[in-house]
Amino acid sequence: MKIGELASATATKVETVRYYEKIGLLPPPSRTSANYRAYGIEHLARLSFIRRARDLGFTLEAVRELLTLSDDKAQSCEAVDGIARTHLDEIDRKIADLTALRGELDRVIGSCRHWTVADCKIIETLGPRSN
Amino acid sequence: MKIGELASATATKVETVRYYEKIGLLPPPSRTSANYRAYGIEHLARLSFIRRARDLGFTLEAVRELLTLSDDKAQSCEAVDGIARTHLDEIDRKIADLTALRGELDRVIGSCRHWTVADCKIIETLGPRSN
DNA sequence: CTACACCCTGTAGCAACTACAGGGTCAAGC
DNA sequence: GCTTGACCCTGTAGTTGCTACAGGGTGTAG
Repeated sequence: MKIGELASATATKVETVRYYEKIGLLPPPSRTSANYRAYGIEHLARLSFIRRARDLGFTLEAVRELLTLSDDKAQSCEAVDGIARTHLDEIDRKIADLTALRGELDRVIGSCRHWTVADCKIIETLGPRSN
Repeated sequence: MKIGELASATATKVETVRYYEKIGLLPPPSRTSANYRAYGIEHLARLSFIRRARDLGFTLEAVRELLTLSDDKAQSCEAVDGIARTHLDEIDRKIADLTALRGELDRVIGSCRHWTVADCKIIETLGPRSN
């Protein structure tokens, strides 16, 4: 498999595949005589793993840990569970933050009566506090 | 006002203040004889504006537009409203994405029975699809 | 007079890619 | 046999929004 095929099979850009190799997430494949990367199914599996973990919002560092853990089949999966739960907590925090933000922004927008900038409540809210 | 005072008055790091100046968000202040930046209240107002907009999640590019708009007091605030609403939509989209993600991750974690990595459902979910 | 806190410039680093520039390779079609 | 075009290679610089030095200068309190 050439890099373009691997990339399209995993909905990844070619540059990203090379990037994953550079940072050591994807092992360097063998090369053809023309120095093209030649991938096998094990690369496809690994890249699929990476992409799915990324889609679930894991950082590359977390993906790296998950990959290491997944290579040791006999180990308890407690650590895996831990990484996933930590990530879930982080997502919950982000959702909470964004929801609070949304509320505030909504309030700010709602206060605007669409006149001139001089009496725009949005600008006013952002401007220096009156207290 | 020296840069440290301005920074602490707006809960900003000194480096960030200098960064805002470098990218043209904050006008360069006058200097003391020792080449220290000397800020006035107009800088305090502008930096407060920037910080509050950032706290509401606006990008620096949006902040730049808002600042430009807020300088033209006679203008209709339609454009301001537009930027804010676009941003609100973006936040809504992010919340929706994160919520969907959260659901999927929760499902993945829930399926784990905490045995070994070999039969860990989390790893399995990330691994190559069986279809 | 000597610490120490503060200020200056300029550069490099973070995440996670993305986008070139400036080449080489290969298969199809004329 | 030669060109066209799609693909591949390496290496570097850009993105966002800061943050963290390195290597200096300044100002003030004890």
